[in-house]
Amino acid sequence: MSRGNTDMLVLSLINEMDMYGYQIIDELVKRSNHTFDLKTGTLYPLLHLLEQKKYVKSYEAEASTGKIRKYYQITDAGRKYLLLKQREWEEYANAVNRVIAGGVLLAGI
Amino acid sequence: MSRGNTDMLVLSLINEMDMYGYQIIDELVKRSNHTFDLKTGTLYPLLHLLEQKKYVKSYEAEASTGKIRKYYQITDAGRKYLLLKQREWEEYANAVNRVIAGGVLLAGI
DNA sequence: CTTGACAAGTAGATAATCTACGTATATAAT
DNA sequence: ATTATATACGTAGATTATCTACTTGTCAAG
Repeated sequence: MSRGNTDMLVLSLINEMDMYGYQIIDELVKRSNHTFDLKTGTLYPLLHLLEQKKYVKSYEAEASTGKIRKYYQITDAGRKYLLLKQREWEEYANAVNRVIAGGVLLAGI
Repeated sequence: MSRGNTDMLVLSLINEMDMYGYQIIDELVKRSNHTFDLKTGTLYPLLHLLEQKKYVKSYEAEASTGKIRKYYQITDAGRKYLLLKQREWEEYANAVNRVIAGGVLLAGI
């Protein structure tokens, strides 16, 4: 359904804590109750793009399992962009609700 | 930003009353306070698609200006589809909010 | 020693929307 | 009278986001 918010969702997560790719996908599935089931073919290119834009940076580190994972961390520019996108999302969601509630509102006069 | 909801927005409007193309664009701009500024290159192909799918039907009629306009009317199938999309939208919006509010919720414990 | 979960990645396809056109009429401005 | 602007309907091609499908590799369980 709706598109163009994936970067905001991903940035929201790594704004809370550094995460690696698969962790991001899992966390999105959990929090959204399977509404977001991001594919690796969507996530990895997106992460690379966000890194190019300097919204995130990555580093390799040992996970609790002892394996090397590629972690992503948000930058100051990323936080700024995230705030912007969250404000845009609010505006968009409100606009949608105004449109679909239009008839109800009119009927409610 | 978000995509894939245009059909729901358009159907929401013509569910309230029959409308012609330009009227739909205007009404969306008004209600959304310019968040939705649909282009004709988006709307007309979409209307034709909705008509193909039998969610709307069209007829020509004289507008109050005396000019012939092509009006679109929702069908029963269209209303059914609209309800489905509105439920999906609610689910999606809630999922987004759960993801972006995650940190706040955790911090609020 | 093979199967399945985890992990990172790329290539190509699909779909939604936009930009940029084209056409036509009516009205307002100069 | 001519020009610009708004209305109205439409199409073609480009762009972008996401998905499907694939590859490679590690580790654990059976």
